[in-house]
Parts: sequence; structure tokens; C-alpha cells
Amino acid sequence: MKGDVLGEFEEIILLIVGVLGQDAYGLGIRDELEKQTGRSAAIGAVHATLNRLQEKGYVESGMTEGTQERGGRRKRVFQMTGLGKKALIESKDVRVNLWSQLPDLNVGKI
Amino acid sequence: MKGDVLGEFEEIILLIVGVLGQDAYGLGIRDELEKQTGRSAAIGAVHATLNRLQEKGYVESGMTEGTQERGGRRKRVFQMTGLGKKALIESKDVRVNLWSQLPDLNVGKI
DNA sequence: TCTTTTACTCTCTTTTGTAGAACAAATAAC
DNA sequence: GTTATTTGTTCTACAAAAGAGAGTAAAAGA
Repeated sequence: MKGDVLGEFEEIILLIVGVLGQDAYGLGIRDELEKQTGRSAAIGAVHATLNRLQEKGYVESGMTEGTQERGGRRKRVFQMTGLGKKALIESKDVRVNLWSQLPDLNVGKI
Repeated sequence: MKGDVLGEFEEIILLIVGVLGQDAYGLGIRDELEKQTGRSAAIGAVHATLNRLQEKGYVESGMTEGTQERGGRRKRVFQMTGLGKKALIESKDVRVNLWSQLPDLNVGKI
């Protein structure tokens, strides 16, 4: 790809990072992905995608302190950057524009 | 990929096939892609994607008769199938749902 | 028939998508 | 206090999609 284009899975993961806000970390993202889209993914797939998003500058990450729950390890939490948000908006604009030219898709019922 | 998921570029190309209607063929799709999204693509990339979409059952194709214009060769024209439309709608629903949870993206101004 | 224009097909490389094993750290259980 | 269990991330591979461009083909004009 040209470098700035968001892949399909990258876009979904980036959206979920945004939706989760504070608690966007690997396993949580995978669970939310399944909950929101009904689509399951191996944990490795999620982390690989997060790493790629970070390389592109669309997310940032940092480690949290461990919690008190069973097995509560430190988490690597992710956060969307301005660049990431911009990429999402661009992607969205292109789609909305195309959908509006295809009445069959029922755009407008959003 | 799992097989039924539309890749990012595949989705755009499929949308453009829908938008173009009768005149959806390789070079025309490439031109419309550039016009609608500002994104250029090599002709080989477009055809490779159309072939994949056809293998997945999202488009069908057939050859036209040649026209009278200079160099007017026969074209391979594409048409979206019901399955293709269904895939687009599913993809759209997932995105619209996620966007609605991210107020920052200004969903609603569609 | 030679050139130009319009098109598609074929081949190759890079980037994304996907899976899962390996590893690490914290708590629970005995 | 050692061992098992739970919660996490990293590492390694491979398949599929994205992308580029050379090659080929057919029609029309000169």
C-alpha cells in the first residue's frame, strides 16, 4: 500500500481503540472486537495490527501498573493519535460519499 | 483472510462498480477511483482486485461488443451481485455502528 | 500495413491479515 | 514457599490482499 491507507482490519482495530478509550489493550480489544462485530481474531493478529498502527503513528502506547485482580499483569494500553483520527475521518468520508451514490444501500437510515 | 471479509481496496472497487452501473470496466473503474477518492492505482491492481471479487462471487462479468470510437475494443464489464451488495451492507453496518460510538468523528452530518 | 488508442492479462514484490506457540508476571491454592 | 492458574504480551510464520508495470491484443486512422 501507499503507506497512509488504512487496511480493513487496521481500521476496525483503530475504531475499537477509540471506542474503548482508557482501557484499550490487546485482550480487551480482542474481546470488544468479538462483541461489536461478531468476528473473532487470534490475539497475535490483534497485537501485530496494533504494532503496525503504532509504526504508522495512528496510535501511541504505554504500560499501566498491575491491578489487584487474579493474574492482573501490567497492560500495554493504546490511544488514538490525531493522525489516526484524521485517517479514520478520511476513510469515512470516502465511504459515505460512495454510499450516497448507491441508494440501494439505504444510506440515510443511520 | 477468512475468505468472506472484504479487503479495504476490494470494498472501494466494489462500491465503484455499483456507482458506475452499466459502464463498470477496468480502465473506467480506475478513472472513477481517481475522480472519487483522489487515489490513483495501477491498472493491474484494479484488474487483480476485480478478479478476486469475482472469485468471491461479489461481481459478475461479461464482454461487450466493440464501439465505434478510436481503439474501441471490447470491454469486460462488471456488475455487482446480490452477494456483493450484502457484503457491502454488512461492512457498512459494522462501521456505522462503531462510528456512532465515537462522537469525535461527527457521525450524523451525513 | 504501420501507428495510435483502448483494453485486458500475466508476473512479481510488498504490505496486511491471521494464527498460535512461547514467554512473563501476578495471584491463588495447597 | 512451591506449583498451578490466570492475565497478558512478544515472537515467528505463513496466507491473502494491495500494488506496480511489462506484455499482449484488437480496433481505427493515416
